[in-house]
Amino acid sequence: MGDYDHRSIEAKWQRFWEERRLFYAPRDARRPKYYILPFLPYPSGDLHMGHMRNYTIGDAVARCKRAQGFNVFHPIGWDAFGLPAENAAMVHKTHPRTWTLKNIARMKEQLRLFGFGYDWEAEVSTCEPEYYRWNQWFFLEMLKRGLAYRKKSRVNWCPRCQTVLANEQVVEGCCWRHEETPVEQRELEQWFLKITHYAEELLADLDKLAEGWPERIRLMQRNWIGKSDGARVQWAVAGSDKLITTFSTRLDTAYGAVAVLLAPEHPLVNELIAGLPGSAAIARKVGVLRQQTRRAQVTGEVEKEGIFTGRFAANPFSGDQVPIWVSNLVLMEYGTGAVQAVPAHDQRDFEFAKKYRLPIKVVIQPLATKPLAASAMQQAFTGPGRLVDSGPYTGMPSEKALEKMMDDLARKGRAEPVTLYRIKDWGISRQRYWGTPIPVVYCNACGIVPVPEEQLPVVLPLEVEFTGVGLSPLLNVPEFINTSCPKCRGKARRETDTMDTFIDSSWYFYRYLSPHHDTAPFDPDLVRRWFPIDQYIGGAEHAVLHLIYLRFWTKMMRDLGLVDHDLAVTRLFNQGMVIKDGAKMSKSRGNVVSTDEMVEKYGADTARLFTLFAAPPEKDMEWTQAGVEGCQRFLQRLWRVISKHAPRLRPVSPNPASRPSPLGEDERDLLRKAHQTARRVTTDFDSRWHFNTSIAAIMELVNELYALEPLEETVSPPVLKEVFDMAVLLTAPFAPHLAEELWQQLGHPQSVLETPWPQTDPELAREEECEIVIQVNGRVRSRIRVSEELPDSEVLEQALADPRVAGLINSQRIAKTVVVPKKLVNIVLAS
RNA sequence: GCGGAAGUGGCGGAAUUGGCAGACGCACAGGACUUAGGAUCCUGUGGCCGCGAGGCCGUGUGGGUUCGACUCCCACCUUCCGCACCA
Repeated sequence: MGDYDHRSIEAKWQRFWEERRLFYAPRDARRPKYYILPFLPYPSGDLHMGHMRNYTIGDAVARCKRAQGFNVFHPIGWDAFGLPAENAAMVHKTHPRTWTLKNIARMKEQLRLFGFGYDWEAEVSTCEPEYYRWNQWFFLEMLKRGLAYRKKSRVNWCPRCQTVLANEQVVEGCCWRHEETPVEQRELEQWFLKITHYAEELLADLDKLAEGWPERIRLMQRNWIGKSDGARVQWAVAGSDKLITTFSTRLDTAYGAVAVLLAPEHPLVNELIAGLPGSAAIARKVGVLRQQTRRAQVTGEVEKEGIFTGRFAANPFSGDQVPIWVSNLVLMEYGTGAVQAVPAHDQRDFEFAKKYRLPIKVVIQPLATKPLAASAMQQAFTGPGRLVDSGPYTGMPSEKALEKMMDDLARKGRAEPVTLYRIKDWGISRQRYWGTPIPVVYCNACGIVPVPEEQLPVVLPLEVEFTGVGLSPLLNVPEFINTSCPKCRGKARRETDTMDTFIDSSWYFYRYLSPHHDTAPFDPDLVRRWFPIDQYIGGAEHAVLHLIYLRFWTKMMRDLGLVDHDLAVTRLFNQGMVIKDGAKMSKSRGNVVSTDEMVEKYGADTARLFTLFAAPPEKDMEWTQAGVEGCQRFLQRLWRVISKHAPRLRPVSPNPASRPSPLGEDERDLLRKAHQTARRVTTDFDSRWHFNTSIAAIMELVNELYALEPLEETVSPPVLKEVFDMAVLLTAPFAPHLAEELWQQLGHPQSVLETPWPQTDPELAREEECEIVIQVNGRVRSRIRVSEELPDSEVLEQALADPRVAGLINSQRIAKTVVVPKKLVNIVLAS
């Protein structure tokens, strides 16, 4: 037996798997399918530990499912468009395409060296015209149905990316790629996808995902969609025919309104203050408020302030005239940009009222606690209660009043019920080069004209210059820009914005099934056969980005008649982060461990094993060198014990029929341990994915093998072979190369990949004896070993007869006894 | 502020349903083998007291339920994550 040499073993089996095409999933097989998928990686050029962890989890599950008889489809591809390629092009004087393809080649090699079992025949690169032409096709379909539209609006602009960002790509007022760079607001003409059309459905479906999606993600999405039921209410401006429309979810507090507040950007502001005494000063103040960035307002960098316009509006219920203020408390982007201010029952209004000495009018009294007095209030009361001082509604419970007041005002045509969502339509225009061209042209005569479907793809020109300054390089490509109008043949200009790359990743998993299909985005028969995806695996950072977009895309495709399902992903798994020295591994922190070095020095099997052993996969894991070495030690131990005995076991059949009868003691113990291990590992795969405990179980089995050495003396070859086979097959999802090598040493002609998952024999796994803990007054005082079958009464008898226990009981009266079968006896003494 | 997750030896973690707390690994200590050991194998290893048998304490803190609580209930503390003027 030679030493365990991970280099030669891993290379050997990687070649073997490739040559035999062992990871190809026959698309039309009759076996039950299992579609397992990692998030689409961005080809940054280096496989990092986060990727590695993601893929190790998926590959272990894929290999186990495969052994359990499933037709496993486990593809991967490349999120190949995106800004980093463009930045790299400027820095390294290369082309984004060259840079991207080189990175893909390198990362593919890295994946290969880890031995991940992907079906490479499904590979997709989103930067290929063959792929992105379908982005364009989808866009045109959406355009036809009004799901894509163009409008001028205030959008998020990242000065470093030099492009627009979707709301989902803004994190705490900053760019998701540049967390220190505040996002600016710009007024631009942009293309939008109408994700809000599906807001209600996307929200409702979260309940259907309760089984398979993490609670955390569903909650984040629920907040993001942000449904809110309320009413639009009209307030008549005194001395004018203007109406102000407010939005409120608490119409029941309307009698407590002491002001109407307008957002500084509200379109009526200028009109209202025009011509009033002091209007110049008011306008100046409004101007200051308008200058404040959204970020400054949200983070509290600027104070909440406001200014009285000098005008009044009539409360639609009471007719009371209340002052109209302009305040940065109110956001133009949400609701109607105008609100009723009810200091007694809204905390923000309360603080505003205190600051400007507005009255506080209590109109809801709590049911349980003592009545509120406006003068004594320290904060707003926002709970439900009974109405007071509210005209005809006085005395009603607030929930009921809300409905009644809504109805009454609606009947008068002064209010309408409305449901608002926080989610906004998805802005997809990017002023960048390396992305999918948006397939429209601008014609002076015809306006916006979609590129006809048969002219797709609109190919991204490769001959461009990267100056690094200004806007998209596409603006300097006249051959691309100048075109003729598909309608009137006249001169026209192409759209130079490209699509957000989150579009690429919204549907790639459909394309995997037929990556070269050229009459539709995918082959519908294959999609019917393989969808939904059984298991999706990736990090939580995409909770309200990719994971909400993909749900939208499936709905849209359903409405296009392309698929007949609502949900593309039934189960989602979020793996934890990889931590080193107490912080997330990242280049900027300088605590990155290179995956290449890991493979080179310790081997892919060791790296994979450690990744799964260090922590359960959903939790963050700490990467430690010592831990990696421990895992390598374990693989060496496994290697040594099996290699040592393998030569004489090669011809031996592990058939249960050839076991000696009766079994010797060591044989029984070993078989029991092996079958218990198989049961534990199988349970971990089938239920909770806690592979750290699976691996611990296999380690225990190996420890047992060492403890019984020399094995040849007390364990007959058929039994030893059976136990070794089991140990190897159970290890295979975690350390597949080593498993193949040992499997071959044990004389098996076929690959582990062609071998079914080991079956647990419950009879062999059964313990014959168990240890019973004997407690006296809840404290462990002794232990006895008894047969599993011994009835409770006899267990109790033996416990009472135990000398130590008997001594403790002495002559005291026994108040109570508890017997837990196979576990414990508790004797409670009367005190 | 709101919502979520978590808190167990020197460290990573285990305890599937209220029933032996600390599996497995790391680190450390002792031993065997050895010219040597940073290889391998074996043994030990939560804290305190005790020569020992053994005893006491111990799962963030304080209460509670129970024969019995890491596990269930109440209150609180800490950490991480997400959301945060959403009217």
